[in-house]
Amino acid sequence: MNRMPVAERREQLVEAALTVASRDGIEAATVRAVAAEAGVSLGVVHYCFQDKDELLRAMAHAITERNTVRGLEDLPQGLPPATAIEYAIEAVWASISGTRGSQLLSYELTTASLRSAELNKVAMEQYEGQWAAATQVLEAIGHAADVSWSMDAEEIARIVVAVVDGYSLAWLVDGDAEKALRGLHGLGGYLATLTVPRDGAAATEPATDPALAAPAADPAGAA
Amino acid sequence: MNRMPVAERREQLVEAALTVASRDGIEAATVRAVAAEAGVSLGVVHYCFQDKDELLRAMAHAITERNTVRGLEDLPQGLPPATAIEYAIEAVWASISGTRGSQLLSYELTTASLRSAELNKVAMEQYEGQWAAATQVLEAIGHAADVSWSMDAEEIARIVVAVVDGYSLAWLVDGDAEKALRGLHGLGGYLATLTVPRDGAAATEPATDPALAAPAADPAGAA
DNA sequence: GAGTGACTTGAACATCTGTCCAAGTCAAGT
DNA sequence: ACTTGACTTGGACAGATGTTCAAGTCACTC
Repeated sequence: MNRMPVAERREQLVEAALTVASRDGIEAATVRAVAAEAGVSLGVVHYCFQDKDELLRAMAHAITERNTVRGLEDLPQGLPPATAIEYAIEAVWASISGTRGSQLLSYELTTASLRSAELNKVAMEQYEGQWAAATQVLEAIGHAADVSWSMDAEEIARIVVAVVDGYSLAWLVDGDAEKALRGLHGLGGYLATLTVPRDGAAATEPATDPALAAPAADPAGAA
Repeated sequence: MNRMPVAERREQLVEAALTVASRDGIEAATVRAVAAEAGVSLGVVHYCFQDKDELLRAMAHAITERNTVRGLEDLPQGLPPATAIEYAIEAVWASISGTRGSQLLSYELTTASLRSAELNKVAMEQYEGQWAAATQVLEAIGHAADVSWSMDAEEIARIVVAVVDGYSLAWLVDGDAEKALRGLHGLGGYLATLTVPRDGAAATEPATDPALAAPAADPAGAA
C-alpha cells in the first residue's frame, strides 16, 4: 500500500475503526477488521498504536470531538426565545437522527469505558464534551434571542444532556423518531420557562400558562 | 455437583450469569465463567441452553423482570400529589443507585441487542417493561394522591423513562448521585404540574409559581 | 439389583483474538 | 550508487471462546 507518515496513517486507521465500529458495533472493531477496512496489513496497526486500546481511545476521542464541534454558531439572530430554542432542538435532533451508528457506538464506548481500566477516562471525556457543547448551545440561544438563563447554564446543560440522552436511547431502541422529537420539544417548552430578558425584570411569560412547559408533549399539539 | 432437574439448573445458571455480568460486564459472561460461577462443569451450560445466546436472552429476561416488578404498591395514601411524586422518585432512585452493576449491565444488554440479530427483541422488551412499570407508578401516584393526569399516563411514562434513563447514565459515568437525584426532583416538579384533582376542575396549582416546575433543580433548593 | 434415562464431566476441536517479529520495500540524503 | 531508517508485510504464537461428544455417574422404577 501507499506509504505515509505515521501521523497520517493513524488518522486513517482511526477513520477506519470509526467506520467499522459504527457499522458493526464496537466488538466488531478488531485489529484485523480495522486493518482490512483501511486496506492495510495487520502489522501496521501495531506499528501506529501500541495497543488496541490506544486505537480505541483515539477513536473515542475522535467521535467525541466530532459530536462536540457542532457548535451551532449559525443560529439566526433576533428570534423570540421559544423559537430559537425550537430551532436549536431541531438542529441537535437532526445531527443525532442522521447518525444512528455513531450514536449507538457512543453508548457502546460509554459502557466499555465504565468496565475497562484502560478506557477509564473515555466516558467522562464524552460527557464533559457533551456538557460543554450543551452549555455552548444555551449561550448561543441566549445571544440569538437576547435572553439570559435563570439558572447556571452549566446546570441547565446537565438537564439537556440527560433528557437528550434518554430520548436518543429510546429512539435507538424503538426507532420512533417522531415521538423522540416530540419529547425534545417538550424539553424545549420547559427551557423556555427558564429564560429571562437580557435587561432583567422577570421571566418571559412566567405565569400565563403552565402548559407551555410542554406544548409539544401535549397530544393535541402533534396528533 | 448436586444433581438437579434442568429447569432448576437453568435458573441457577441464569443467576450465575447475572452475577458475573453485573460484576464484570457482559463480555466477561463467557460460558466458562458462568459455569465456574455456578460451580458446574462446562458441558452443563450447553445441556441446559442450546446457545450462549439463549442463556443471554434468559438473563436479559430475568433482569428486565426484576427491574419491572418493583411495582411500588406501598405508596402511602392520602398524600398531596407533589409529596407522593417525591416519594415515588426517592423509591425509584434508591432501587437504581443501589444496583450499579445491574444498571450498567442493562445498558450493555441494550446495545448488544441493537447489534445482534439473536438478541433482537431484548432491548424492546426492556423498554416495554420500563414503560409499563412507569405507567404503573404513575397510576399508583394518582391513586395515592387522588389525582389523575392531564395526559395519557403512557405518554408521561415515556417522558419519565427517558429522563430517568438520562440521569442514570450520567450518574454511572460521573458517580454524582446528588446531582442525579436533584435532577430527578426537577422531573418530579414538572410531573406535579401535570396532575389534576380527581373530581375535575383545573390543575392543582397551575399558575401560582412556574418555578415549581423545577424546585429541586433550583440551586437554592439543594445547596 | 438390574436397567433405564436423566444429568454430569472434562477433554477435544475449530475459530478468533491481540501481539510479536524477522524479513521485505521504498524514499531520501550523502 | 549506496546507506540509512522509516514504513510495510504476513506468518507465527499463545490464549480465549463457543460448541461437541463419548464416557461417566446417579436416582429411580420394575
